[in-house]
Amino acid sequence: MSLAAPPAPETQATDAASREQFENTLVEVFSELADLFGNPRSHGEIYGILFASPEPLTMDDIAARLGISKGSTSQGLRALETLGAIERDASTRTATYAARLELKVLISGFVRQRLLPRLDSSKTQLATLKLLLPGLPTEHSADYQLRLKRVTQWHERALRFLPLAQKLLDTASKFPTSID
Amino acid sequence: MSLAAPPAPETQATDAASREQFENTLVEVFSELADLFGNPRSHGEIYGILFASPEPLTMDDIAARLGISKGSTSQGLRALETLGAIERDASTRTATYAARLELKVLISGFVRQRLLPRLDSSKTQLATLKLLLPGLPTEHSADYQLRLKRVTQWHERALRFLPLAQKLLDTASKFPTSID
DNA sequence: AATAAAATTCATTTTGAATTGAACTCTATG
DNA sequence: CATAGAGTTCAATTCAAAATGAATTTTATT
Repeated sequence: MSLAAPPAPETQATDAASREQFENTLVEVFSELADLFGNPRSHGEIYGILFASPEPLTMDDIAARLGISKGSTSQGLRALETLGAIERDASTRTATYAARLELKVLISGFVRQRLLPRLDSSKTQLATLKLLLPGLPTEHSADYQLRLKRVTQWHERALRFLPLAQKLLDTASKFPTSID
Repeated sequence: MSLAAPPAPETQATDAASREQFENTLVEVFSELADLFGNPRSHGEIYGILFASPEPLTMDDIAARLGISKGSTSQGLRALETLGAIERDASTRTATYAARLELKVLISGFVRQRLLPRLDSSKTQLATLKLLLPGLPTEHSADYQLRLKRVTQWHERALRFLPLAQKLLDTASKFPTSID
């Protein structure tokens, strides 16, 4: 509508729009990934915006860009840092954060922080079940044994599977590319 | 307090208490497992009570035992059936349900119903990202390329990993036991 | 076909997890 | 050591997902 020339060169406008869509899409992708494994979407969003950004970002950058509160951002960043998914650079007055791009760290973080503790508490629960076996109704005794055996097998298989899975999902190092 | 003899023999009381604790523990185990992967706890509970039960149960049995509504039970049973985790026997007037004890079915259900659809939609999103690359700020163009490449690698690796994981977690058939 | 029990549906309610934001603590620098 | 900005905390709030339960549909039996 205005007759005045646009304040910025054409290419800059295109760049900004593209960058925003690039960011939006990655925010969405990681938000959904977080949700898929029962993590808060905001954590995925924070990781996504960092993954999309060539430059490290400050906490305020992230909060502003995602439209979430400082409190949430602080908590999300800490969770992601504990997980090993991001890196904090505290050398400057205001800390900056960058995503670690390796799939490996997300997986091993999830395994260490969520899977292993659960598998540990299951171990105790399964021990309880074993003690109960003799007291269970005798007419189904063989069946109860079978059920306990099956759930115990699951448990063992999961424990054996984890290290292998982590290795399988981290084959990048074995097939380096020109960019790596 | 009462002088009257207990209405049931000692062994029966023990049996009932043990059975209840056996059920409670399995309900808890599967409730936590469901929660771990972002499923409603009640679905885990329903699977748990069925897993613990030598006899198939009716919808009302399950609702009463877990203290949840008929509506929730109906929906939970349908979700579990769709997942392939339980089997409905509709040959009688009142349908009964039994847990499938094989880990395999839970995993392949999860993969089919949750993972694959997400991976599919990511595919589209990644295609979008690729189109955006040329429009992104040129000073970081190499870095954007790297980031897109990394997330694409994750995607590919996840797709390649899934069939293998399902096989690895289903080694039961290869090591049959006397009970199998 | 009538009826009664079983099962499902879905608008409403509940619940619990995530988020907010104001108060607080920490830390670096003059 | 004072202070100003950065970062954290946590009680209160919000919100989305799950659960409820009454109304409805489906199914089996006479």
